[in-house]
Amino acid sequence: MKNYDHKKIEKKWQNEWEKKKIYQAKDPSTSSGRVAGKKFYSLIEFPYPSGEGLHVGHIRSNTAMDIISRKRRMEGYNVLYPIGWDAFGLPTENYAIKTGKKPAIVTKKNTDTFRRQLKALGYSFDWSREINTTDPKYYKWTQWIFLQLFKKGLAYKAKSFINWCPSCKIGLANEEAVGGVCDRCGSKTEKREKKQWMLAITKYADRLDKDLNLVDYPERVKTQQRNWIGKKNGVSIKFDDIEIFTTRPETIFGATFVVVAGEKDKFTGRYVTNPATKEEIPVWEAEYVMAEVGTGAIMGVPADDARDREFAEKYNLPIVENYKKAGFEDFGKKFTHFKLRDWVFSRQRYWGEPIPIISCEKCGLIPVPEKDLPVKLPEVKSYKPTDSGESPLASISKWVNTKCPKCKGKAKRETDTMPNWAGSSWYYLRYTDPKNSKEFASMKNLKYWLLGSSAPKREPSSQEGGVDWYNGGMEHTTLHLLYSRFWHKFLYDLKLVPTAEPYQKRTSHGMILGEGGVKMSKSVGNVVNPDEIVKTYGADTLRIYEMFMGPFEESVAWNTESIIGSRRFIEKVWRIGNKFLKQKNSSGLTLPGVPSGTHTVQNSSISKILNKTIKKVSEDIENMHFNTTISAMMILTTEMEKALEKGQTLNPQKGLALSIEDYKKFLQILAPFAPYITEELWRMLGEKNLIDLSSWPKWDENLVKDQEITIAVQINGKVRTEIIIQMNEEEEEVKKKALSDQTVLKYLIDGHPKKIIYVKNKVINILP
RNA sequence: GCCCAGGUGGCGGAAUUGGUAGACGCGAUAGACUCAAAAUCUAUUGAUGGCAACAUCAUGAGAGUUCGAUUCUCUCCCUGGGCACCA
Repeated sequence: MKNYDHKKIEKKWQNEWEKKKIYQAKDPSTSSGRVAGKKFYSLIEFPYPSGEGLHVGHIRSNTAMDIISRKRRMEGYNVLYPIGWDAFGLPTENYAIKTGKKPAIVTKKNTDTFRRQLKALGYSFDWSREINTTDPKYYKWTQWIFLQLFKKGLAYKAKSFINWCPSCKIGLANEEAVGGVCDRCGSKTEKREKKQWMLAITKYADRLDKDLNLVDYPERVKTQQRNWIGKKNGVSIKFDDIEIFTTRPETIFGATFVVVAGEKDKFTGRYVTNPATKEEIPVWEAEYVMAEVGTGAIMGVPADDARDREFAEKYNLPIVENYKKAGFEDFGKKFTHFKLRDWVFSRQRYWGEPIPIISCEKCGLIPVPEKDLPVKLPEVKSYKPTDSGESPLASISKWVNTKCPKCKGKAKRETDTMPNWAGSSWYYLRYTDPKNSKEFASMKNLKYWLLGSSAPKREPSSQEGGVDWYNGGMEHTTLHLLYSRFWHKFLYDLKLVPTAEPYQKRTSHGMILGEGGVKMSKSVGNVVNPDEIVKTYGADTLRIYEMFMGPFEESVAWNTESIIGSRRFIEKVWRIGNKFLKQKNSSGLTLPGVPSGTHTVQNSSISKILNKTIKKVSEDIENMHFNTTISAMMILTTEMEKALEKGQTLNPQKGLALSIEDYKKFLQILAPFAPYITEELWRMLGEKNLIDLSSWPKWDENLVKDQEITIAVQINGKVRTEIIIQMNEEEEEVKKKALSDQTVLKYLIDGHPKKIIYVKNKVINILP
């Protein structure tokens, strides 16, 4: 038996798919604004094209969504499964600093590698819509959206303390400097005062919190976003000129002191009046009260709050028990505190979108006119940022010095660039209309892809919709996912997008760890190169392996030794297909020549297992239970091969154990997982069209149900034997069967059990 | 400290409206084929005892509810992730 030659076959079908363009999504036509059939927009987080090439973690997410996309196509959907590059960012720039190579050239090289690797894996991306955030035609619109934010006052420059990383020489967003540590390099960050561009995401805090009710996200994602936004309902109360914030205003009669934010614990020497008790109480400063939370001041209720009590005991402040309870708003007014801060949006770096603002001494900050967009990144000699905290762009005086668009006087360009989160905040919109030069995407296409197949009828005010299914990493929950929701809502308010939320359904894959369960990293040297796996085992094997290795949403350790199991499965599928061919040749039968749908075929044991498997695969894919799906298909192949061994294949008179029709149905449900081998076998068995263009098989409910079933017989709750019964057999009959069983008789003392519990079609428990 | 997700063989993991724990895969052991190896196939593979039939124990620990608990309740331990003098 010739082994499966994955190299030859994979190349062949890659070419064929590319030639036939079968994965290109159809936009609504100009005339009707409609495309026949239902649409489906599936999305993965577009990769950052790093110099290391594709990571096995990318493959996990991409393969999962590829399986779903391929299944949807076979179910008759017009599927959009796009790909692009989130190519601005620090690693490329650092590489440029080290080697002097232009970031654009490095990016080109890296995207070429990624593209080759992704194509090798057989993903059904619509490559005609490929986008790149560093392409001026793309970032023109990133800048354009920024200008809209600026015009609405949501982008502003403010002097503020920022998280400064002394190693990267860059200001970081709060989200990137959690715990005072730089997200990128792990260095301790410093607080530096600097004028920064900020985006007023806090203006959307309440809606970002509330609208989580509109979307289908995993609970852990929603919880994490809610915690990050940190909405807290309370009351602000004036103690003379000091306004305090509390979530427990009913305890105000117990307040015996006030604490305002400070560096060290100390009495300020002043007293204020408690509006409830009318008593004079002391004002303290303390570290444990933070300026940025609430109003930066609290009332101390030592009788009710453990931390206040500790403070009171330490400084001998009075503690009253048994005080009167107040109503919620008796002494103050409702005040909602959000933990979320505005988004620090500028970076002192080269490799990012220039911020399209011109600073004029007379006119102030003036937006670059839209007709002058994009503001292109100029060529620069050195990519190194300076210690003074200025972007390398600041050194190009020819570029920096310009005319004020308003007064035509001397003016300077903004030299800070945008963070890498900018381009990714709206990229899913661009995919719907990637070549549009007049707008970031046409409303017609946005409506079609975001609202659904009946969309053209609906008004843009409709709130429902978004990308149908978006899979990505948990690490983006409080970054990209939150940022893009904010941008989307802003565009929604401008009536530029048709939905209130960007993504209808979000799922998250678990991380792939290195062997032994440690994180994969270059320094540990445990990074797996997908190219080598594809070369040795083939793309189908790698896809199957990554889907089989564990539950999709949980992290799992890589194990090269285990890949062979997935390869063996592929080989088995290949062997079975080749046995059909052999029999075809020796028997002279033409394929497909076996009468399908005959009684014998329908009732064979393989048909039963097949129909059960179709059902399981169809349902489990929707829940992303890929591991159990593959397990079921493995069992089916083992059974099919056994049936073939018995030599009953192609003789209809003898009652078919495995018909070629059944085998083809199996190929169809395997196709989304292993597109190459199934395409090849499909063609070999006489099909003229591509397997991807065939219809997803349906299961026969009658064949899924068993007539005879085996149930466990327990004595005192312990399984002692099992009996075969008819499905839904009468309880009395089952009891009779169980009580006449040899093993059961052994346990019965006098033949009269105390009690019998029968759970229909499942178990019978006898208490002797 | 708080919130979320977990803890099952040598390993990755199946199984939950409470109903045969360990599916499927890896690894391991033995055998078939082969000059040999690889590949493939077959059998065995949670632990203990037994030639065997079989029995006992076993899903982080301990208790509870139940005819019956990996699944439900309580207490505790551990791992991963998130938040944190948060008023």
